[in-house]
Amino acid sequence: MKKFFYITTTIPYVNADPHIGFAMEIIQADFVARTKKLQGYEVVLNTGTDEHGQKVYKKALEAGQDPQKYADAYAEKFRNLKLLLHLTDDLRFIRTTDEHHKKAAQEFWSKCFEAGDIYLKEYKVRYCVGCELEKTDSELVEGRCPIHSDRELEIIEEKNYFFRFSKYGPKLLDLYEKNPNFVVPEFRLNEIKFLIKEKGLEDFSISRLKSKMPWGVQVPNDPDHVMYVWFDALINYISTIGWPDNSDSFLAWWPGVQFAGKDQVRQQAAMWQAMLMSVGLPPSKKIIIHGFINIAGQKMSKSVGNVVNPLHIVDEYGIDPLRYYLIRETNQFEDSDFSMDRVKIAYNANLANGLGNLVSRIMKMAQDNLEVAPHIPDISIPQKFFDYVDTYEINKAADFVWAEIGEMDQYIQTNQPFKVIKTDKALGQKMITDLVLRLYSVADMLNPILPQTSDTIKALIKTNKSPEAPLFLRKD
RNA sequence: GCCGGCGUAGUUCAAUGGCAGAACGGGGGACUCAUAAGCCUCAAAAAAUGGUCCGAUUCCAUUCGUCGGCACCA
Repeated sequence: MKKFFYITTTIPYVNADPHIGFAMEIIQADFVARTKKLQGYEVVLNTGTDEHGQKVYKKALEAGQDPQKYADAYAEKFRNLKLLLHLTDDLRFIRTTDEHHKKAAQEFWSKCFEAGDIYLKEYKVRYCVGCELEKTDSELVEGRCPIHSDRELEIIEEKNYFFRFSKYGPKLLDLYEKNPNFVVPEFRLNEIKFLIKEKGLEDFSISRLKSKMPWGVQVPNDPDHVMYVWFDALINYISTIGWPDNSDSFLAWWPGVQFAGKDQVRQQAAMWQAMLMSVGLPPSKKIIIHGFINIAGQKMSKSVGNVVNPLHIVDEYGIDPLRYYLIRETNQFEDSDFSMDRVKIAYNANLANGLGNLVSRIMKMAQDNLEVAPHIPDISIPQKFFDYVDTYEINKAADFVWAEIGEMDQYIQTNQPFKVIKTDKALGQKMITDLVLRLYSVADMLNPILPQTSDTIKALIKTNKSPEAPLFLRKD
């Protein structure tokens, strides 16, 4: 009997290069996916690109490019992350401009429409002539555009399609009530509960006039409108696994676990769930909300110019050290401060001095004192490790592995197999063999964290060789 | 402004109504299988004020600080 596990990231918008925050999201999801694989699940890890909407359209025009071409270039950058971050082979990559996605979005729309949840409504937008942009409430200061506060905003009336979100408040609360861990961590669920209970839900606009902004998925049966970008974007979570055409695939994988940033709580935990209810599909399995990465206490932003490209860390340290840092050294649920100095300190302490050195000291003893590589029995990873992953405590799962590394260092110091071997060869060999096998089990657990290193260690053990060069050279 | 969280060693975190734990970083030591690594050891902390209690870091209140949420940003 096959077991299926589906996990997805949010799909990034294609108006900037991949930054370290997204690298964290995809690598943590990759960690979970790989761990599930070790437990014998069939796995799909989904990611991709969100490509429609005003910003892409505008940027493409500015660059004098066709929007599709503009999006193509960015999509390639995100697709390349599979190799650059060493993501699992079970990765799927969806683009919201893929034909099957667009068809799925239209089918989804039609079903919502049939359910009576989509209707046309007069909609007032405020337009700043100075910016030549529509302005939302949150962008205004005292009812005026902060950049052009001397000018009055124009009010433009237009018809938009709306989704009957207001109808789903009670059903959403019921979903949360029945699944207290639906959103992890708990305080994020509380935020959304509070919002529904105290403020209520308003229907939201899900279309744009094509005459103003044509870069979107065509609304079925209305040539004048395209879908508002995130309505179509959310549907990627199910179009990627075959909905609606391939129902065998869809039924096998859905519902799945979703990773998302803290700015995504409402969209993922409420809007998307209401959309699924409208179409009669089961809700997501779980929504895991991570914090952001700050730079020296400051938010990462283009305008500040402090955006960190994860590939710089890869260039300086390698893929595995980046993965290590993002899996173990960031706070999963709160914001984490990032600096190259922190990377260096963590790298030296735990990869060079910790893991790398341990591999050298054990494998040197093995190479010099064991005639052949020990027979590797079926290794079982301690259940505790998987338990942490099941509760999405990724930091703790990694801590568990490093506790093991610390214990082995201590064991060597206390029992001194390197001395015992000189006086009692049989006993010394037994001790070293035990260490090698224990190291193999560590390598097994390292597979989801440091896939390349895990393979390297296993190869050393199987050939009974100490590493020719340090696995992780100390950085000074 | 409203709602909620948090404020513990230099840093990142933990536990607890009864002498506050870890990791990293810093000082010192003995060793040598190892990447000047590892091991042992030392120094190092409860924002402030008041209250409840035999006793509070832990509970309550206030102040200060800080972070998050308060919808069309994708």
